[in-house]
Amino acid sequence: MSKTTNDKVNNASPAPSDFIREMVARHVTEKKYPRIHTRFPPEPNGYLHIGHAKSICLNFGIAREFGGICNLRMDDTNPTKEDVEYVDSIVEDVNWLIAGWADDKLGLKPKGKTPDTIASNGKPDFYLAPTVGQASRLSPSEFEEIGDRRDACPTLEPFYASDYFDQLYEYALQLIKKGKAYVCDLSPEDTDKYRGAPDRPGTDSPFRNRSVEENLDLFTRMKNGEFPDGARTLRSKIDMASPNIWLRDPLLYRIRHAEHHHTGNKWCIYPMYDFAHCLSDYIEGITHSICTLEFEVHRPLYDWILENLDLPRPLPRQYEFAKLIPSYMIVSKRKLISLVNDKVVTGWDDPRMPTISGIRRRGVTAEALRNFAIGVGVTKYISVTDIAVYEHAIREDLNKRALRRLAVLRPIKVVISNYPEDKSEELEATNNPEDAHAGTRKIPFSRILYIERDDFMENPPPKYFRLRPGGEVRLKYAYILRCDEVVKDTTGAIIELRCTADLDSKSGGTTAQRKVKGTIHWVSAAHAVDAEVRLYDRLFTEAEPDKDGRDFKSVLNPKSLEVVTAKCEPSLAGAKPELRYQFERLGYFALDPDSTPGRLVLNRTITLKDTWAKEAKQLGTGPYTSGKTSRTE
RNA sequence: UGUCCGGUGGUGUAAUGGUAGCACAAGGGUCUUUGGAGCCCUUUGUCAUGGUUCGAAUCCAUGCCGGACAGCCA
Repeated sequence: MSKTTNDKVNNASPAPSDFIREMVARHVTEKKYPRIHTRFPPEPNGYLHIGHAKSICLNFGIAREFGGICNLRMDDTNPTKEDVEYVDSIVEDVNWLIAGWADDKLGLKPKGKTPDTIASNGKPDFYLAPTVGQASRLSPSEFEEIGDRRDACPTLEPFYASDYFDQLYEYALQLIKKGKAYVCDLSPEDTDKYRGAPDRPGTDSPFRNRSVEENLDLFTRMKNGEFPDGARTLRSKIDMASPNIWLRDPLLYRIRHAEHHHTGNKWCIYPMYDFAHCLSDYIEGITHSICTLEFEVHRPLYDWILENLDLPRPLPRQYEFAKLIPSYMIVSKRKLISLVNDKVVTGWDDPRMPTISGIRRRGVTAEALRNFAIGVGVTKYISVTDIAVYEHAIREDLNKRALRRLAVLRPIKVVISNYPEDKSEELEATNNPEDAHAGTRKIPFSRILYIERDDFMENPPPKYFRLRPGGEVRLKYAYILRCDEVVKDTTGAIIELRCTADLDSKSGGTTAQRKVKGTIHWVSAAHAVDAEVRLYDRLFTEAEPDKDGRDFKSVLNPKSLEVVTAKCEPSLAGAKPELRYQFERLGYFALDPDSTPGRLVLNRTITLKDTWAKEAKQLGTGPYTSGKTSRTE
């Protein structure tokens, strides 16, 4: 969150290079367009996820690298699936992700503004200019606290494809007048039959050769609401025998008597994606329309519509790349929505969700997410990205910024027999060894402590460097401790450890230099602050949850969330939502919005790398969960 | 059996006719008052077969394998 960190990522990282950027660079050299203009066009029918993060970083990244603009646009042409809740979340998530990085490239528009009509040879030509860089009034940390930035910019809003319904209707009329579109009365079932199959040509619709006048009349009446849903469609007239199915007279408009979240009840006909998207791009002056691979076969249609409208300005072109698929995650809106609806998770922003809001709540910073989304590269090869790459990006980022704190997740009581009962002292501790400017703090020490249950074993395996009967460990920032006696209850469970401290061994003491193999964390019992700590782990136990059509819910990780009451050093009582914490030897943690002044709730973003867990696994010495991970592998 | 798009270590990604590199992962070492971080080292790759060329991951051909496309979804 520091300026230096941002600068490093913004300026010191080599500019990404990929086949799309190479193309854009060529176009810049050729001066093909007055400026580079991309767009991020989600449909507001779900929350943005990590796959969208890649698309956002690509589109906004290109804008910032080539001095361009990236419009945020709601691709909202299907009223039955969309909702303002999703619009709001999309705006919030995009703003969070690009804050301090590319928010000065964000193209928005004045609220309520629709395209201007530009006279051109008697034919309609429409253009809607962006307002740029107005959303960057909040710093990333301010943004984390405030959230929805629409409130901060009351006069601006994203672009909406639905704002172009008037213009799209005009364009449809043009196509009809040119004999390139017709109203078809075929039922949905018959439309399917007439379309043929990938290896079998389709057949012409019996309504294909209606007169222009009849088409105009019927289309007007469709618009006026004279026909029920599904009764008629407007179709382009291309080629029912085309080897490309998307050129077999694809539908342009369908009838839907439904209220739209943005246009209300003004329309009962709605444009299809293929018709709306290319023309929305054109209206906004988009130069590079970047989408995922599944739209590759639609590109000839994208071009056909634009080219058959004889548009006067330079046409946008579509480029496709392979979407991001991280292992141990699912990135399908349909499947994510079902996790929410089935209450497998607590909501779209459940910290286990691969949604941007879930990732944010988990404690991952925007910078870390961007570094990952950019680092995976851009190709046309469909692949699964190892989640380890994502986790590495998170650790790399958090290691630099997290404040170190001592906290005990699963406490066991330790009594230091030779430490006076009424004594306590303040020990100095480093806030962040990676950042000298982070300073130090004081931690109270006293006779009764808590240490981690996993940091003591009665009969430890080889290479166990922690506390054992008769053995010694270093208490971080404090004394060397020896375990004298193990106190158990009637069931044999360990309830307390009686220990002796080497009272000359703390920093600066005469025996401070003594070498002890292990160092463990601790918290003074009398001074400890309780916190609810939510230990999150991967949501799935399989790298590809939906591989080969498997039910992804059959491979849910039963241990994806464990809640414990942790004992924390007192300074954690003042934990701040915009800061990140490392509980030493355990992992990275962030304050959850569920926290209240009297009740701390922290989320484990990710564990530290745990070489002991790996070692124990190799030793085959049983389930020595280090307390750092509950991962099922 | 149609059209389009792809195949580089375990994974992801560079090399754009000229020494196959980087990152993650894995393994080893070093350091350490975090078994964290850092530092050092190592293993593993051009789908196949032909062709063009002084020289091919790159160009050509054929084959093999994978993916997308038959919503009035986007």
